[in-house]
Amino acid sequence: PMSPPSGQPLLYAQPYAGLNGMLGPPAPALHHGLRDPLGAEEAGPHELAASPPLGPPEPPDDDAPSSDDLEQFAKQFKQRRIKLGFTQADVGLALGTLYGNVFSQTTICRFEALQLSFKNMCKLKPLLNKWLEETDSSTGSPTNLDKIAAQGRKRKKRTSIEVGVKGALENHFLKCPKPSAHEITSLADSLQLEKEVVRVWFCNRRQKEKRMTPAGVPHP
Amino acid sequence: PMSPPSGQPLLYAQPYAGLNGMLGPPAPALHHGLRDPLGAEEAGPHELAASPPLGPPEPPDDDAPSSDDLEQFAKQFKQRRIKLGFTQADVGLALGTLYGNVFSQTTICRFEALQLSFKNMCKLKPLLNKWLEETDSSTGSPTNLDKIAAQGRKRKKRTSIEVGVKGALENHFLKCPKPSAHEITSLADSLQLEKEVVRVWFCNRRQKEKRMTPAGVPHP
DNA sequence: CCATTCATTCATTCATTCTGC
DNA sequence: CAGAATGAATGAATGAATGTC
Repeated sequence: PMSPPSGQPLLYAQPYAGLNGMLGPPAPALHHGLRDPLGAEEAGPHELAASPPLGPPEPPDDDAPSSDDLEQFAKQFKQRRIKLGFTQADVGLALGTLYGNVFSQTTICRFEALQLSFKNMCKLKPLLNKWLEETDSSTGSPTNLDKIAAQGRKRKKRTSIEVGVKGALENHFLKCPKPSAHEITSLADSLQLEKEVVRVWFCNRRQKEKRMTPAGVPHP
Repeated sequence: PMSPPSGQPLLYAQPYAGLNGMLGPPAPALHHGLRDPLGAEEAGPHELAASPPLGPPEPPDDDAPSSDDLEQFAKQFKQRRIKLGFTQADVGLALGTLYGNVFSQTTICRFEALQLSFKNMCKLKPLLNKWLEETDSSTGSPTNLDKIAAQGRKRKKRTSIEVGVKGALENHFLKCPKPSAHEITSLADSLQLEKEVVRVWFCNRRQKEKRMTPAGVPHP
């Protein structure tokens, strides 16, 4: 049922295949796909804390999956995906043609590893579930994607942080996960890094802490 | 070339945002003539809070757009913006060079999400519409903008309110959205917050209630 | 190919600047 | 100050580029 692939084919550049080539005028960057639909029913109160384990007897709503539900689903999803012979990247693309929301390999990977916020997991689950059903019911429909290259905006050169420096940052984080601008500046200074890089590092580090599978903690 | 007419004396501080160099002009060299069908209008009529005073069945959406008009426009605007390869921030800036009114990423975001007052939406719509037309008709010729120097006024350090405290505030709001100065004081006292912070919080909370897409209400 | 890290864009929250009681 | 229009700062969602088997 439901087949609205008519949506605009969100396109992305995929540097993978042929390396050279790729000439042509720089096209618009086109970043985020439109995340709009937002099925959102959000009946529940507020997001439950970022504590996956120790979930007290939460009302086992259907709409709002529990951490366990999610974990289970993720695991199952991965198994079936592999069995069906799809890569994470495939799935991400397929979601695009199916529902108009493309996702990167990264995101699918994170989903399977529970490395997303609880809320984020809940949002993605239905989509992936749908794909799963649709895919293994219909006998191998070759989703064809017109991949159009698009890439334009300049992106800051990815800076690589030394292990030692990384350790230092990590240390600071443990003491103070939310340094002030001033602290950042001085830290950046002492570590020989751009202030911006340090700022972003802390942002990312904080996010990491909020995922369903937090910091260094292995799978429970 | 184009200098900001800058109607308002308004010169406040724009403390170096840190964005790396001017973002490259998106060079919309893309072809695209056909409007993407995607007709399928899924779901339906949202019940927006306020309906504009409306009489005629189908008003020419120029002077007095209806809530539906706005909603539709916002949606379409977002799609086309993305297709053209612009970010919300780009658009905000472009409005400045084009018509002398710069807007922040925040505002564009709010517009697309209908998170502005009805009146405010009506005001911005024509501007955005104009930008849209101008932009995808004129091939290329990316707007070049002049960096406006900023000067720094002291801005209060953004205080971060704990989730628990936030909940408390929210509770009070439900009981009494418009507390007296005295109530504010005592509340602030009991929550260990500056009185000013509490006052502002209530102001913002009230505004939130007045947007086209009100409070915590999800969208069907 | 899958996993992680640095980086960007979008969304929301606390603040500010008027206007005019 | 209340209200409205707006924004800087911050949080959340996502990805390109890398690292690793």
